[in-house]
Amino acid sequence: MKKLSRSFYEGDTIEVAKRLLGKILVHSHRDSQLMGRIVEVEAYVGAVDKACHCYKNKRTKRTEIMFNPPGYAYVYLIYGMYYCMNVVTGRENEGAAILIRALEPLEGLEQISVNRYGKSLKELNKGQIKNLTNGPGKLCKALDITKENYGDDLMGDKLFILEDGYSSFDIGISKRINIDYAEEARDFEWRFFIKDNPYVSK
DNA sequence: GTATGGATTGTC
DNA sequence: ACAATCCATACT
Repeated sequence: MKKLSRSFYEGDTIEVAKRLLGKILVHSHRDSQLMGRIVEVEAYVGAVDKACHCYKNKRTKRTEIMFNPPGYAYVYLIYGMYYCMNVVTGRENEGAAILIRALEPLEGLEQISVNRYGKSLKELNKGQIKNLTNGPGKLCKALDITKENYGDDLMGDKLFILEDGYSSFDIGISKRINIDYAEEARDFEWRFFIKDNPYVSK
């Protein structure tokens, strides 16, 4: 499998968001690699998007990376407890990114289980297995993605996304989650997910 | 220097 | 339905 090139992330953010579905997120974790298929994303399209952290080109220490060329990781802490991971998209200075909201765990399940619940995979009940990576905070905990990964170049060997032949699925579309403060932007249907995949968030 | 609130989650 | 938890951001 091949790493996605920087040009993959360059296009229209809505289109890139849909094309990210089915791809494989990889985090090198000590000796092994933790991997999951991207099954749910949300697009945040930059200066004109009231839900985007870069609305009106707001440039702060936190949002700085979103003004980079595409293909970098934007990781931030939410509610004092959870990290969320985004992929910077579009053109340099556009301030657009895609939030990765859910993964289907593929490899490194044992380590993923320990990261999430502090115990071995075989000790988990069925509910816990379903909940390993079906949310933006959960998947970061599971793959050990933290502020350490802020600004990581996805062309590198630490955190990156792989192309995969997987493409035979229907794409579901909806409004984005938990952005009620964003006025008219709250109704934009910029959440995309793989229909019927059990790891899409609730 | 101080106050505020969130692109969530787990538990009640 | 609601608390947990903390740091970046936005005030004074």
